[in-house]
Amino acid sequence: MRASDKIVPIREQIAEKLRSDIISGDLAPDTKLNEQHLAARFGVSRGPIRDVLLQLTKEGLLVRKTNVGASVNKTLDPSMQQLMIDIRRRIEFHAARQLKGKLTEDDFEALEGMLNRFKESFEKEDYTDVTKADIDFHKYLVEKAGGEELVNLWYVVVLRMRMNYKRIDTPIAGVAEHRAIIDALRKGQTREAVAALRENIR
Amino acid sequence: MRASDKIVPIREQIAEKLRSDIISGDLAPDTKLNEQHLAARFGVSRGPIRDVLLQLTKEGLLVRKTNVGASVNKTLDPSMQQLMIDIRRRIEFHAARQLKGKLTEDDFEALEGMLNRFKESFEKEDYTDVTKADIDFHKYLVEKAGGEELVNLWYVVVLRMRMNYKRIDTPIAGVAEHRAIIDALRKGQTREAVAALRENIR
DNA sequence: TCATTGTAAATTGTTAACAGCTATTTTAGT
DNA sequence: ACTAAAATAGCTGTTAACAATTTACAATGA
Repeated sequence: MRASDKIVPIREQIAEKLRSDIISGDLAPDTKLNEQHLAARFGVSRGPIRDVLLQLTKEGLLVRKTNVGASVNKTLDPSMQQLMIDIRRRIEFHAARQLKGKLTEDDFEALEGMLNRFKESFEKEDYTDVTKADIDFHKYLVEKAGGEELVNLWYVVVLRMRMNYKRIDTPIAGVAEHRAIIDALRKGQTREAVAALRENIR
Repeated sequence: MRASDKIVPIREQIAEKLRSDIISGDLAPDTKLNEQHLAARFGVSRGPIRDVLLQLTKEGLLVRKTNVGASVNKTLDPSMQQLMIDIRRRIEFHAARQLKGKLTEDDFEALEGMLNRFKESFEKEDYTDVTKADIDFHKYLVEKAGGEELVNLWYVVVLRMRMNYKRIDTPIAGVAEHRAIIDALRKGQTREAVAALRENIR
């Protein structure tokens, strides 16, 4: 089975679209999400929609009140934001340490590809895709180190952090920072990789 | 509305029962959870059951494969376990710092009550309830400091950690450790509270 | 005028039937 | 006896109808 043959459940596609809308700010905090409207919009029944709303609630992007419904969560206050940054760093530092000597040439090729996508999207001023490429880059490392389990935990933290940033906030410096991360990992320099990650995660 | 009047959705009661079964080891890793059987057991249809399975999957207690079903997740390997401990400490240290000077006499009374329940359950050798009292104690602090949002993140980490322990692993030393946490918080000694928490979380 | 009660519309929660997929078993062929 | 294709049983995914709850609004009375 080729990677391109991987089928993505409808539910996951809808979740991805809604996550993107929330992170990008198209759906502002306190926006109410109506199950019927969403069902009509995506051409499915309310069942899968409810699944998605439950998932995004667990991810912290939505809040749900019984018999009332789901709405977009508020942004984090500064002290919570700092805690999220701290936790995200812990996870990615852990990943960097675990990955020492474990990355193949294929892995580095994939990382280079995502860095290129980051740079190109930035030049095209497609900041939504910049954010996605950025997240994909880090996600790749976390996935490689801790599998789906660790990604799930990490993802909650990242998404919640991202809600606090305007999309245009992703700086061009990210290219050089990601470059430094790749180079350190390639040389097996764990300390340098961790330092580069600390720079990049803020 | 009094606190005792709070109604708990069926879905949440079922989730609580299953979480307890998994943490206690009654449901071993790789045990398959059949939706129809669960629906029959709890006297509801498959709808709410699916909600619960989705939630527990997001919490990391279950793993789901599309068109196949949900089964109990494996325990964490040592390196992941250490990361979880690390993250849990970060969250609870954060809580202790935030709570300095914020706790009322009612709060301390509630904490004392949970500590008593911990001790009494231990004497009765009801280790399932010991675990619950332990979790409730810490949960109270996290909730007070960071609200439902922080509890959700924290809970994932705690539940996953707990899967790695046999229920009888909770030591009697926990009583003294919790005592130290309460005392430090009462005196507003943040450093001591953090130290006591570090002792207790392992 | 304001508060309260009653009613209707809208929305979420739940159920049961049906569709589609997976995995096991049966069957046919060598 | 062994392999592979095909039928089958069991389960999950999806749907649409129904039930229960909330919310908004209008009617009522002090």
